[in-house]
Amino acid sequence: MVTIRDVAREAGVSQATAARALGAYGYTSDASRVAVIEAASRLHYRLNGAARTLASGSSNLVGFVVGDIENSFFSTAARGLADAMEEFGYTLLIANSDEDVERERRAVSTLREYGVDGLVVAPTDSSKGAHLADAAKAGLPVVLLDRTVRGLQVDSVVSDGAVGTRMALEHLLGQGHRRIGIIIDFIGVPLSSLGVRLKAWKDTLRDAGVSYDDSLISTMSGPMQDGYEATNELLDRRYPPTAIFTATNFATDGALRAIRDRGMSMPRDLSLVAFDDNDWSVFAAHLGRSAAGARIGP
Amino acid sequence: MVTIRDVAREAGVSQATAARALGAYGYTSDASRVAVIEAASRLHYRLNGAARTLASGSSNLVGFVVGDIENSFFSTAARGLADAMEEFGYTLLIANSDEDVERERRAVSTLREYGVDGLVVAPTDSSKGAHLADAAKAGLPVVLLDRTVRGLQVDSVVSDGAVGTRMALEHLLGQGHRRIGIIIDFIGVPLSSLGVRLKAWKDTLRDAGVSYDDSLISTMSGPMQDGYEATNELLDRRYPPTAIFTATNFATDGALRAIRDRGMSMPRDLSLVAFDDNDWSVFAAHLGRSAAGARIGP
DNA sequence: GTGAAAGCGCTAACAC
DNA sequence: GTGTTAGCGCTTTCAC
Repeated sequence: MVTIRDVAREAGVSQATAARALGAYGYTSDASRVAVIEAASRLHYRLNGAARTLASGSSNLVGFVVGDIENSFFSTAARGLADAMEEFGYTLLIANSDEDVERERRAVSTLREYGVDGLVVAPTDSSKGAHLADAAKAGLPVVLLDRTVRGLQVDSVVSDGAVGTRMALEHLLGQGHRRIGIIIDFIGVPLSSLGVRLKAWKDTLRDAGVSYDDSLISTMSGPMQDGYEATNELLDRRYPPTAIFTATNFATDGALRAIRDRGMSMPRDLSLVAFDDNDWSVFAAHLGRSAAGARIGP
Repeated sequence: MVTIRDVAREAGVSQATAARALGAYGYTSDASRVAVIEAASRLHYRLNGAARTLASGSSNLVGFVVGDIENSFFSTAARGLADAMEEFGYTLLIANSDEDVERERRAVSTLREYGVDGLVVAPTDSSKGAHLADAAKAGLPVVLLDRTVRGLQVDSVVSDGAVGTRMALEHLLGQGHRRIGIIIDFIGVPLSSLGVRLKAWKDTLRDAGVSYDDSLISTMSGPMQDGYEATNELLDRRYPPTAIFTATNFATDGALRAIRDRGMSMPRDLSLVAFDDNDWSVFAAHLGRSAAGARIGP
C-alpha cells in the first residue's frame, strides 16, 4: 500500500506537507502542492479512510437505518439522502432493520462502531428509543424519518398523517360514504406514524357525526399478503364498509389484490383512498373505471 | 470515549488481554475473559471500527455499487445482500452510481478509501471497467451483478438474457405475431445485459424466418417518461408492431402508461411480454382482459 | 495465558 | 509555509 509517506518522499517534501496538500487543509505553497499531487497520482495514492477517521475523529460517513429498503418509500429516501450527502462529501451507510427493534439496535450500534458522523433513522418502535437517545446524548446528530419516538427530542421529518388522513376521509364523506373502513399495519409494535393515522380516522368520523366501531378496523402484521387478508376479512364482515382507507402502501397493495380477486369494480362496488403513493398506483385505477388511489401525503 | 485501555484497567488486566477477550482471538483464561466482558459492559465500551480497520487491515465492510437504488431490482438485491452479509458479520455500504460511469468510478474509489473487504458492482458501462480491473488487481474481491464488463474476468451474477428473451419471443411467435417490436433503454452507453437481449431478439426472429428492421426497435435514454415516448413512437410508425417486447422494467412501465393513454386494450389491440417482473405487474393485466407482463427471468 | 511494545496511516499541535 | 512529533485505538508479534 502506498502511504502519504511514500508520496512525501517522491515529492521531496515532509509528510506533513504532503498531508496538507492532499487533505486540502492548512497552508502549502503552490509549488509543493503541485509536486505532491503529481507524485500522488504517479504512485496511485489512495487516502486511507480508517486512518483519517481514527486521527481526526470524524469519518464523513452518515448512517441510515430503514425499516425495509425494498419499500419504495425508503428506497426513494435513500437515493435522495445519498445524493444530497455526496454533494457535501459524505457517504451514506444504509442498514436494514427489517422493522425489528432488536435489529435496529444492532444496526445503530454497528454504525456507531464505524464512527458515523450522523444518523438518520426510521424507528420501528415508537416506545423503544433508548439506543437512539443514547446516540443523541453521546453528541451524535440523530434525525428521525417518517416516524417519531415518544420522549425523544431530536429533529424529525414526517408527513402529516393527521391532515392526510382527514383529507382522505373528508373526500369519502363528501361522496356520501358513511361506513368507511381502515386497513392499517401494526407490525406488532406501536409505530408512531400509524397511531396518528388511526386516531385521525376516528377523530374525523366522530367530528362528522358518523358512528364507527372496531369492526371497521382491520390490521395486518406483515407486508403484502396480510393486507390482502385484512381486506378480505373486512369485506367479509356482516356490515362491510362501502369505502376503505388504506393507511400504508403495503396495505394498499394488499387491498387492491383482494379487490381484484373478488371481482369487485371501483368505484361501483367499493371506494378506496390510500395514504402514500406508489408509482404504479395509476395502473390500479384500471381495476375499476375511475379514480382509485387518490394521491395524498408528501 | 471509553477505550480498550479503560476496560483493561477496570478489569485489572493488561490492554492486550482485554483486546483478546473482546476481539475473540488468541488465548484468555475464562476468568479474565469474564472480567473483561463485564468491565466492558459496565463502562458501555464500544469497539472503534476505524482503529480496528487500521490495525488489522480489514474492515468487515462490503461495498455495493448500484445503478439506481430506486429500481426495485436493485433494492431487492440490496436487501438480500445486506441480510446475507450481516449473517457473516459484514456490513453493506451502498452507493448509487446513477447509471453514470464517472459516478461509479467515484463510488468505487470512495468505497476503497473506506477499506471495504469486497465489492459488488452493477457496472454501468460494459466497455469501461478499468477502475474495476484495478480493484481486482489490488486483490479486492469483485463481483459483478446483473451486467458484465468486456475483458473483466471476475465472478458475476446475471440473469440469462438470451434465454429469457428467446422465451418471450417464441411465446409471441407461437401466438401468430410476425411484427414484434422491442423497447430497450440504452442509457447512452453499452450495457452488457441489454446488448444480449437485443441480439437475442434479432436472433430469434431470424431463426423463425421472420423479417425485422430498425423500425421495430425503439430505444429510450432514461427511466419512466422515455419508455412512454419510445412506445408511442413505435406505435406511431407506418407499420406498427402487433406485439411488443419490453427489455427492462422501466421500459415496461413506460409502455403500459402509453398503452393506457392510447386507450388500447390487451391483448385485443396489442400483446406485450416484458423482461423482469415488477410486483405490481399483476395490476397492469387489467389494462386488458388477459395476460400482459408474463414473468420471465430470475 | 499474559504483558510490553511496536506499529497501522493519518491529523494536528507546535516550533521554526 | 514547512518540518517534527505526538498521538488516535486497536492488533499483533514476541518474551516471559
